[in-house]
Amino acid sequence: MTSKVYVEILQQLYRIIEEDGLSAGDKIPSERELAERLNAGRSSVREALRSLEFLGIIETRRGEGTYLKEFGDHQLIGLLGMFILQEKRAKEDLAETKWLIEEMCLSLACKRRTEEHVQELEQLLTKPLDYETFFQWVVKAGNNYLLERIWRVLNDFYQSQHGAISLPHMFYEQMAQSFQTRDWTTIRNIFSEYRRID
Amino acid sequence: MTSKVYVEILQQLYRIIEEDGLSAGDKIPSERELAERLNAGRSSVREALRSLEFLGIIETRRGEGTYLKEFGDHQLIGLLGMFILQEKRAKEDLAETKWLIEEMCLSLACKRRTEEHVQELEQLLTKPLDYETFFQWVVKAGNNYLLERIWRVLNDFYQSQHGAISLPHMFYEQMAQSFQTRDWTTIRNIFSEYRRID
DNA sequence: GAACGAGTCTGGTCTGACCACTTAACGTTT
DNA sequence: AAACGTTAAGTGGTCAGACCAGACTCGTTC
Repeated sequence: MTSKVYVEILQQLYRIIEEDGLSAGDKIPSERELAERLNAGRSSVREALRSLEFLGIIETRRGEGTYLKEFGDHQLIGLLGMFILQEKRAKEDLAETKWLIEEMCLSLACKRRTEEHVQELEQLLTKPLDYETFFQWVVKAGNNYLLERIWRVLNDFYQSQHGAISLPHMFYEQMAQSFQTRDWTTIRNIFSEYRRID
Repeated sequence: MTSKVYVEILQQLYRIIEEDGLSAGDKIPSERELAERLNAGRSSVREALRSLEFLGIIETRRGEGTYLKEFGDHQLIGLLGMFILQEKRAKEDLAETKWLIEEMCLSLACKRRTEEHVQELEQLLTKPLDYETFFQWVVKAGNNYLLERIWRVLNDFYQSQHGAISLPHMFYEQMAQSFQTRDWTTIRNIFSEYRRID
């Protein structure tokens, strides 16, 4: 037995969650039941659950049970900010990385945007638009969920440190036009241009 | 008693670490001693320690004790990746995202590689080279720590799902040559070419 | 139907007991 | 004196059982 029980339990727990098709908000088996199903002591089960609770992945309510929490909420993000981003090197690279990822998303969106996407963007332009909302459209049009999650994390960090990015409305208008014609060169130029301003 | 004991313990533990002036590598009091000093059960102490261990803040060695870990090499980014990548949609985009990030790193490395980097790569080429080792060189030459962490997560998960990528030695030779001349166009072409093969 | 209450489920905590492993001390042998 | 082996103490790893506190179920009572 080289591996620790509570690590095993974490893996088994994932299996159970998948097999039972549990998702956010659902109740997971009680500690006693888990201990029995996994042939482990209740204290070991609790050690595993505590770790998950600490990360904000589950929520325990005395007398009720243990529930899966919605991922993407503040807990993990906050922890990351607290620990990882305190590393100087990571902090220094945050802005650059965010920009590179955004350029990547723009490229994907340019290739994959549909007519519906363009229309939706037109709709957004009728009202004052902010950088974050615009890029939420971009990552959606880019149709890569993983990249969307990565961008969201970087964006949250960036905002917490530098505040929101503000660009003139013309930026979004020019972007929209270029997306309509799938003019990648122009999109890239606009992005570089306004990045310098910001 | 509204607050949970293990949360209290975490706070007390932080105080103890400060008061005793403990830093990375130092040994913290044993579980039994902590339980006594904090008037808590050993199981509660363990629940707190497990959370910290899960985050990589401490390291426990059976028979020896519990030690503070170097601040900075904890696996929060890895954990974040683990939970994001657990989602089906994210999994589907894994290969594409990994490739995009890699292309991004290649671009950075092409711009920023120094003479020392090139020499180091030459050194690597004297022996059989694998994809992962090569890209570790790339991300290092790219000089973006955050991107390095992101790539590592994606790479780990890709490998766990698809196994290691194997490319002919010529690929690395061509890459090395193009890096020497900073020929980004060729680097990109080689990358696209061999990606199709893989 | 509404209000009460016993029983049962849940998580929260503590205690005590082993086990496996490491280290240090002590003694013996060479 | 140096090398070796043995022993004892300390440490994390795990389990079982007990009790507490909150929340729910459901039958009884008003």
